[in-house]
Amino acid sequence: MEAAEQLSELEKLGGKVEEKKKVEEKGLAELPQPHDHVVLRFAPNPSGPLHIGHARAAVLNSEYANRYDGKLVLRIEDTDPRRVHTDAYDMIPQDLEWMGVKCDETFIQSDRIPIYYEYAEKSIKNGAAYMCTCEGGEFKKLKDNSQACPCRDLSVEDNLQRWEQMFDMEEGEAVLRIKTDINHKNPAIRDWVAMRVVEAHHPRVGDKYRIYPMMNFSVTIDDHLMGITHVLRGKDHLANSEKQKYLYDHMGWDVPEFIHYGRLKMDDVALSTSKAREGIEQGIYSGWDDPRLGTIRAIARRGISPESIRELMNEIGVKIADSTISWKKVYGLNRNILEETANRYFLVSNAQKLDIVDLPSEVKGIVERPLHPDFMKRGNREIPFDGQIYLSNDDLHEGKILRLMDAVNVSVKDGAVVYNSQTFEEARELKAQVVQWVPATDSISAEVVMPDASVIQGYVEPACSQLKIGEVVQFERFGFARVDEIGSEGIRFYFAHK
RNA sequence: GCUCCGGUGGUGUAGUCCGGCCAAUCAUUUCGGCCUUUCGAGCCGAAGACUCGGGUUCGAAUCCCGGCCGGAGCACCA
Repeated sequence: MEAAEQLSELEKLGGKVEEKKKVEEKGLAELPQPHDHVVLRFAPNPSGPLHIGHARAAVLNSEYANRYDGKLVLRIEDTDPRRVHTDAYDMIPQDLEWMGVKCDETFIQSDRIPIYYEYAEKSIKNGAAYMCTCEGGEFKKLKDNSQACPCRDLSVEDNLQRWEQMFDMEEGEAVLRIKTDINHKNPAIRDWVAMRVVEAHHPRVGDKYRIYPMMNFSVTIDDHLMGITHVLRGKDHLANSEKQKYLYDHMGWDVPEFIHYGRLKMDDVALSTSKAREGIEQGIYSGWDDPRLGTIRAIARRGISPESIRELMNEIGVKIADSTISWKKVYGLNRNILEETANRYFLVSNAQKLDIVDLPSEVKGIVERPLHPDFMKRGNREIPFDGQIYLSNDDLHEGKILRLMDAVNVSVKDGAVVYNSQTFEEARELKAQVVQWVPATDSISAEVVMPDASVIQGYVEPACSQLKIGEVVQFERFGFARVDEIGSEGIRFYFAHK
C-alpha cells in the first residue's frame, strides 16, 4: 500500500496523523541551550599567525556571538613558555580584524598566573587536587593499571605543604594533579596534571614564574571566571573536555556546553604553523603571507575576501566529521563577491611588442572600455591606441585573425600583425578571436605572483596607475588579482583565481 | 595496542535525535546550449551521493548488530 493510501485508510479508521517535526532554520545550526547571555571565546596559543583552521573557530564563535547578541572573548593561551612566539601576540588580533571577528574582551593567560595559583590552592583545600612527586613513567604504569599513586592519599595539610615547596623544586620533581576517576575506562582521563614546574624564560613575563598551569587547568578556571557558556573546540579536545568536567564538578561550577568540530584540511596546503615557520626561516617561503601557505594573511594577500571565508565557515559549520576544503570552493565563493566589486583591466602576459602594419591613421585614437560591463555607471578606462602595442604570445597564432578589443582587427602573418579591418561586425564574420592588448608606450610593467609563488611578467594598461594597494581587479581573459605593491618600476599583483 | 568518534555526488553541506512528505536539499564543481567585443558574469539544461552486509519494520539515509574505511586522543603541548 502506498503511503498516501495508508494515510487515508488510517484517517477513515479514525487514527490521527503524527505531528510534524519542528522546522529548523537554515544555515548554521542553533547552539544547544542558547541562554539569554551567551559568552563564547576564541582561545589560540601564540605560535604564529592564524591559519584556515583557526578561521573556523574564530568565525563560528563570532557568528554565534552575533546571532545571540552575546559576547566574544579573545584569550591568548601562553602557559607554556617554550611554545610562545612573541610575533603572534600582534598577528592574531590583526588576522581577526581582517576576518571581521570582533572581540569584546581580550585576556592573556600569562597575566593571570596568580589567579591559577589561587585556584590551585583552593582545589587542594577541597580535596580536588594533590601534589604528586612520582616519577612520570612510574605514575603512568600505576595509572594504566587503575592504581592510585601513593601521593593521592596524602592529607590536605601535607599537600598544601608540598605545594609551597613546589616553588623551590626543580622541573619534573612534582606536579599538581586533579583527581578524576582512577578506574576511568579511558586511561587518558585518569588524574591529570594541573600545574608543573617550567624552568624556562617566558618571552612575555620573563622569569617571574617557575610554576605554570597546564592548559586543562587554566582553561577551566578561565572559562568559569569569564562566564563562558559555550565552548567551541576541535575534536582533538574531546578527552580534554571530559577531563575538565571533573574540575567543574570538584568546584561545584556549571559546566558549559562543549561543542566539538572535526578537522579541517585544505587541499594542497598541509602545512603546520611550525613547519611554515621553519620554511620561512630557511628562506623557502617569503614570509607568513607566502601564497603557498594556508595562513589567513596569505589568503588575504591573494585577494580572497574575508566575506568568502566567513561564508565558507558558516557552510562547514560545527560538524564533528572531518572535512577537506577545496580551493575551487573558496574561489567560487570569492568570485561571487569579486565579480561585482572588481573593475576590469587589460593585462598582457608573455608580451610581444608589435607595430601594426598598414594601420590607417584614422583608426588611431583613444579607446574607451567600461570599468565593469554590468555597471556602466562606473565609467570607462581610456586606452591610447596608436598602432604600437603589446600582445600576448599565447594569442599569436600564425594565420589567425585577432580582434583587439574595441580597436581593430589584425591578421597574424610571418610573426607580424597586419591591419585587416576595423569593425566588430567584420571581426565576427572573420571569426576573429577577441583579445586584450595594451599600448606599447604608456603601459605599466607588471608582475603577477601566482598561488605556487611563480611569477608572470607582463604589462598592464595605463589606467592601472590609478589603482590602490589592496584593490582587487579582474584582468580580462586572465583572472582576478590583487594589487600588492606599487613601485616606480611597475606594479606587482597577486593572483587570486580565474 | 587501548579509549572515543565519524562515514550523504569531485568538494562542502541539509536531512539522521523523533523511520514514511527523500526516486534525497543547497552551494561549489564539471559538461552542453544561449547570450556576451573577457576564457568573467548572466540565462537554460544536464551530470553526479546515502561505506558495505545482515537484522527490525508494511516502510530504513534515518533504528539495531557486524565488517570495511577514516579520524582524534592515549604528554609535566595547546
